[in-house]
Amino acid sequence: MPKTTENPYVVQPVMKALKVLELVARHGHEIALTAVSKELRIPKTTTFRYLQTLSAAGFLDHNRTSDRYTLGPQMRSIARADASVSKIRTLARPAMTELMHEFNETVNLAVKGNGTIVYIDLIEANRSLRMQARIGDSHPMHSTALGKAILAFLPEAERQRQLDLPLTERTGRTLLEREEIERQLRQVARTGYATEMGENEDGAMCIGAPILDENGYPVAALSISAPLMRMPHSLAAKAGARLREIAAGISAHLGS
Amino acid sequence: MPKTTENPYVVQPVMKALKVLELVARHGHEIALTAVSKELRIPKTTTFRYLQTLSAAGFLDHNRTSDRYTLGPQMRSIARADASVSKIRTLARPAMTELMHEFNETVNLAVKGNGTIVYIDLIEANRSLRMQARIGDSHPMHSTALGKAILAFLPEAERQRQLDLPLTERTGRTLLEREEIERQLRQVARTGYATEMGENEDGAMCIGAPILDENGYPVAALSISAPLMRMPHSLAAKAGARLREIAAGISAHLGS
DNA sequence: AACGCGTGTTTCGTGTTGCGGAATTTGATG
DNA sequence: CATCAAATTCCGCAACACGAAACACGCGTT
Repeated sequence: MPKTTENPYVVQPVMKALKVLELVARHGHEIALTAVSKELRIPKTTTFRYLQTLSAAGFLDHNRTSDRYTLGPQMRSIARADASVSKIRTLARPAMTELMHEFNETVNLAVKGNGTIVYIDLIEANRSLRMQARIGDSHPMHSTALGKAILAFLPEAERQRQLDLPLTERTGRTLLEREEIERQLRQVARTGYATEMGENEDGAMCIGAPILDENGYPVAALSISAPLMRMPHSLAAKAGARLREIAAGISAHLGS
Repeated sequence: MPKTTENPYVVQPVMKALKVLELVARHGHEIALTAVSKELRIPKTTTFRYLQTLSAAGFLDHNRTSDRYTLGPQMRSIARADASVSKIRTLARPAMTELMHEFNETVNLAVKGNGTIVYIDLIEANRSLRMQARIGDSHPMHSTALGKAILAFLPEAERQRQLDLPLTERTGRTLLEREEIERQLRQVARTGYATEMGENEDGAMCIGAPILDENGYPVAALSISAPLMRMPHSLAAKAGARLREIAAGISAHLGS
């Protein structure tokens, strides 16, 4: 068998299944088992199993009436999510650098995950004591300025669903009462930015504003975070206004 | 093991590798081996192998300096191709039906593959004797009106590369001489549509016009095909003009 | 209806090869 | 240089993926 040039760690079933996935995807139209099998020179039985597996995982779609396979929803959903994230990231980058220089504090970018926010970019101020978050981290929505900014602009039904979930207590200051949270969210909706004071991490605060897609849906949020002692109220208000402005600019560019 | 409810045909290595792919893709940012392993409760060694395999296949990208994994080019390329194809298909559908009724002949839609054209949609006239093509079929560029329409609008360098490849002879009439082909392509570029007479299949002819993306690149082509005897010159000229017009309309919509 | 062809599906015995614990290397960090 | 966590490599075992062949099914054909 021609296994000469290869990385010894590739597991063949996976590799071959990926070839099947690629073939089906690139075919641009429904394709049948036998065609795949012939094209890739993989025995029918094996091809059958791969197609079943890929379909079960949602990467392919099995049309039962024509017994043919197409690209599945999983693939499209991943691609869409990725495109959206990378678009937001590239769009936000320059503004984030600018913000960081303006306030000399760490600037964070996060997208809405499922019940959480996920950091997708962050620019640290060199004078930061230690970083609060790392790219890729998930934090709860209700305990972060990023999350509160998103929550405040979510459609009513979805916001209620979020708040129905158990709320984890990150610090002694984390808001846990429904009443209080909703009161704050109404204020966030009015002012256009959210504030969080030691609710997510002791000694740290954060100010965030939402980034909205073309339909006004909050897909992401931008924030500035700093040690509590370094951010007096007056400065916080100024930062909030600036964040709101810049986030709005990014939102506007998202529809292009 | 919870293998109760499941399809007996799913092959686990593939399934688990797909879970890894999904996790990495949805993470929205570089992620390390250990994190994936912990999250999915798959032993490090195994996870490592999957990540290697997925990277080797181009579905993931392995950043060697940070030893982290991201979504790879393969994934993006497939998604892009799929989005483009389905956009063209939905955009073209209504016009194709209209054309079919207008001329009462089969209407074809194909995208540019690698050295070939691939049929992605087709609407048959009920009086058609037999169909020439099936969705998903690949045909050579130089022997079809669809291919010639695309070739004529390709950037010079890419067209030359195409024509340097060996040209297969589909019928006795298939054009094989470089000179003659290039002469025809110049004419296609002038008139805006291509004609083919029994060069791809005996007794059948075809008229095609290119669909251009926002950069003027020919990503697809639209055609009408008919038995040679049923399409006199005068009608062919009329069909060509109509195709050019309709294809131009679709091209215009592609940039939206 | 009976046939044959080309599909997709199922079965089953074999031995390949994927698995994962543990050992080793690498590379950041102080 | 020491330390630690993370990524690689090693290796023996048996799980389980493989694929030939048998089966089932839906067609078009005579």
